[in-house]
Amino acid sequence: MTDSTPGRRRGDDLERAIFEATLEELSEVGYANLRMESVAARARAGKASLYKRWPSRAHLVRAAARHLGSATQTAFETTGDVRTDLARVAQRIADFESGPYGEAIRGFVGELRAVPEDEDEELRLQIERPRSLVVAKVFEAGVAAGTVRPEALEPRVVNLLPALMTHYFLTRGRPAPPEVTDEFIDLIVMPLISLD
Amino acid sequence: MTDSTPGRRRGDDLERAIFEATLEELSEVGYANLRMESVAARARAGKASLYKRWPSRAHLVRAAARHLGSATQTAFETTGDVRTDLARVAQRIADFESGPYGEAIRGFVGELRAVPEDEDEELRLQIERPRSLVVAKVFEAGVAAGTVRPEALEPRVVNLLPALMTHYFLTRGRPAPPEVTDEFIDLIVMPLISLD
DNA sequence: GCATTTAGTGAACGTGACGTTCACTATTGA
DNA sequence: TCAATAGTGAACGTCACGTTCACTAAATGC
Repeated sequence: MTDSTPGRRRGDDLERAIFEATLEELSEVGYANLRMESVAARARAGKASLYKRWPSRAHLVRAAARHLGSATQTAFETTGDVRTDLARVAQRIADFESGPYGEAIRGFVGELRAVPEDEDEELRLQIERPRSLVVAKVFEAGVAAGTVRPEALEPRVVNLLPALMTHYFLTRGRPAPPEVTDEFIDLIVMPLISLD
Repeated sequence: MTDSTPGRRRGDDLERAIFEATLEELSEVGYANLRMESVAARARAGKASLYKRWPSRAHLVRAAARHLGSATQTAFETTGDVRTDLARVAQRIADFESGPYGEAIRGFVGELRAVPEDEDEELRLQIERPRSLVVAKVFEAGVAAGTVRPEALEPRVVNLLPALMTHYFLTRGRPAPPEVTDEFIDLIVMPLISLD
């Protein structure tokens, strides 16, 4: 019955509360200024409960990002027009990046070292895979309709638009605005994948 | 007379020593673990001398990166073959990224917020411009030789290979290896820019 | 329904880096 | 030669880290 003032949460309940607090803090202060103490306070939890679960801020944020990722799987239906679909995909990526997920990615990138941990790779894939699947779906529809070259299904090509969006976000501090997105699509992706 | 044990350096001499210490620290421990105290100690300088010049680690690292950037302007001569030249450009970018410059970029990205400071934009341009110039040179030669479409000179297209290299570096923790670079070139850039 | 085990709380602690300050000293150049 | 300038090094208060511990609430077993 989802009590609004639970006496003392444990296990998954508590974990969820900590994740939510983490994501809110990420949105508000960003990764660089995220404090374990603030997260604990916000979740009305003890710091010890955080450190019992995750050894560091980086681990906590990765876990929170994974939590958010798995909780946010929305379906994507193609319209039949590749150009239109790509713009929608790009918009979806931009929306993600402007929330806590974007800050989580930024933090994750900032702490990556030459030898990434397995957990890093796992989170990277978790971010990349859904995006690739959606773009692949769009390209496949285009190939079937005879407007897209089959070579567009190469993973590097499928990842091209997401990579450009992410690169812009990381190096500019905010998601690519629509004008920029349009250039990615019209000057790069469409010319590359279109038949003729 | 460049004494090897200078009694007490001041001004630009000291500043250079601090930059070098900063870049060495960046290479060794990365941005996330860079300590102002370590930089000061390495440069045999007082912490106060650092804080007198730059208000924070982020500013110091940006300044050090700018220093390195302006000190590293090597000429690039085209070979006449676009594919070959692009591979050389990519290799050059990878080399840069595996040194202190790469760590500086990573730190810079990690601390970017929604409203970047002017200094951020300045450094971004400093990194981007030389790369773009080199790629543009290659493309211009190709256009002149009739092997490259004139549309390749669009800034977004010129920046494509550098962006893909940087994106890989940021999200994987190390510069793109040659196999990956080859895919960027052969699956994306060359098909996009080639005249038939 | 009571006792036991498990898990979370909250305060306290030592540590390390932050960014600042200050008395002192070396360098500069008037 | 001396005053002005600039750097040093130690000390300081502060903050967040990550850990510990006595205490208490919830879950589990009998």
